[in-house]
Amino acid sequence: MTARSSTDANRVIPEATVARLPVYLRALTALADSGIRTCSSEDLASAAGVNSAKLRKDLSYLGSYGTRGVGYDVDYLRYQIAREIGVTQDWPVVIVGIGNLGHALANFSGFRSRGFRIVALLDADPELVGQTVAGVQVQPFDELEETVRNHDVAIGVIATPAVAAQDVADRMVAIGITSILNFAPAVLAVPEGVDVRKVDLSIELQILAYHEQRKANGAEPGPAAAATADGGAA
Amino acid sequence: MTARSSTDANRVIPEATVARLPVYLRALTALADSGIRTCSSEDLASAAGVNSAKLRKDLSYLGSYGTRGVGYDVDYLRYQIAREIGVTQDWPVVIVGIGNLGHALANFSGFRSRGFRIVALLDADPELVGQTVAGVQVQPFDELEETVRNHDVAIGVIATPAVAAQDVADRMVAIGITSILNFAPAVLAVPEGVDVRKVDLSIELQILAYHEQRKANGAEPGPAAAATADGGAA
DNA sequence: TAGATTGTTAATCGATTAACAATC
DNA sequence: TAGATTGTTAATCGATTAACAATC
Repeated sequence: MTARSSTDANRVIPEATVARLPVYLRALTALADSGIRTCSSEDLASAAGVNSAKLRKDLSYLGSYGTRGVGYDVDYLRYQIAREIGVTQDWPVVIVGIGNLGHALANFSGFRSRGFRIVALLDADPELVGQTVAGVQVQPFDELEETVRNHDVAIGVIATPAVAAQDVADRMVAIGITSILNFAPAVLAVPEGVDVRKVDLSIELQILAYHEQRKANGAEPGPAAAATADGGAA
Repeated sequence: MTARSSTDANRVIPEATVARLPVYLRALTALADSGIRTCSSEDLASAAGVNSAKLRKDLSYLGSYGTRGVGYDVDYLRYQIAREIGVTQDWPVVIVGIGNLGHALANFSGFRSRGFRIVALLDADPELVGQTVAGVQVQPFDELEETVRNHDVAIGVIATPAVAAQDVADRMVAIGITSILNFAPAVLAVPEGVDVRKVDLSIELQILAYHEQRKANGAEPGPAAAATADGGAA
């Protein structure tokens, strides 16, 4: 790799900003659906639950898509953000582990409209294989490699019990998947270059319990002021 | 309350640390389950997927529970962290919205062992009311207030469609719930003092898509440029 | 004691925010 | 033009990390 000026393609967007872009995208979609054509940073920020300075700062990493004195064109900004995130077309996704949670994920209706397409459901349990879930037949886990190759899958979702999660991740990584969304309550070890995001019910509840306990203890006088890490609600 | 020295009860623990305590707790439980009685910060950090400096810094906010030259007693540290989080006894929880996701949450087995107890499942759909899910009868949503009062519920889980989420949150807040875990893809407005945490499938996937797209574009040299669906929007 | 490992310090890095010049 | 609102600056705040003195 040689010298790279910060051309459009190589702008570095801070991770905290990346995590908020999907929120802005959703807020813009909601605005568009209610017939709004133009919005100010204040409007959009309040729909997204952040303050407007942060929103403008975030958008400034993408480029200059607003008009001073006027605001943003909702559809135009929505397209720019979708393009930046990479959801102007669908990403093929596989889900491994079709228990209660896998079922719920497979039935999640927002996949398609938000840039994703479930191409396969897999499970190691022969009882589940062959059943149809959300219109898709559950395949044996052993067909993972073939399926990933056939559909050019880059994103895998793990919804297995904790004990199976690392094995599933290893198989995913071996076949070339480089992004994993992990719902199993386990820490995954993956090589450099593989992104793992984790969704964990117990952890979220325990974080709430911590703050709840502090409120109960009267540690925080008055309003327990502690909007959550994630941004909470302004 | 007037002057407060930073006594044990009032130590301020950074939000980033609070979010990791449950991870440490789980790692310690795993170590204990495999018969390990003592561990170093290095051991625990690697089990939790963080570096040891961060772990020690985090633990230092709780107190001084290790022994220099030796490490940490697994059971003792586990108890101290559980106490700090507030999960040495169970918190009563209600789940509103018993669709696919609510079902999966109700059946989640880790609740009890991790400090939580589902006391009620509620749904506005008369078709669902009366059905038994995970051994609990689904109640009409209108019984929310009565149920929360009877069981002293402080934590509510929202698993409804997005359109209903704000109404549910308002009702929860009105009856005194001050911690909400929101699975609906909607930004909730709540008063100061109410903590909201958000779990959002599409957002997590979109964050992965962003990084995946950058890999596909060759923005990140090194591994992982291989198997991705050619992002197209290059 | 000598070796090991914690708890803490201080430097660095990244994220947030208010304020305002640029400009429609 | 006058009013409005963006995009950017700079100050502040919080989180991470390496290094090491304290101490078992």
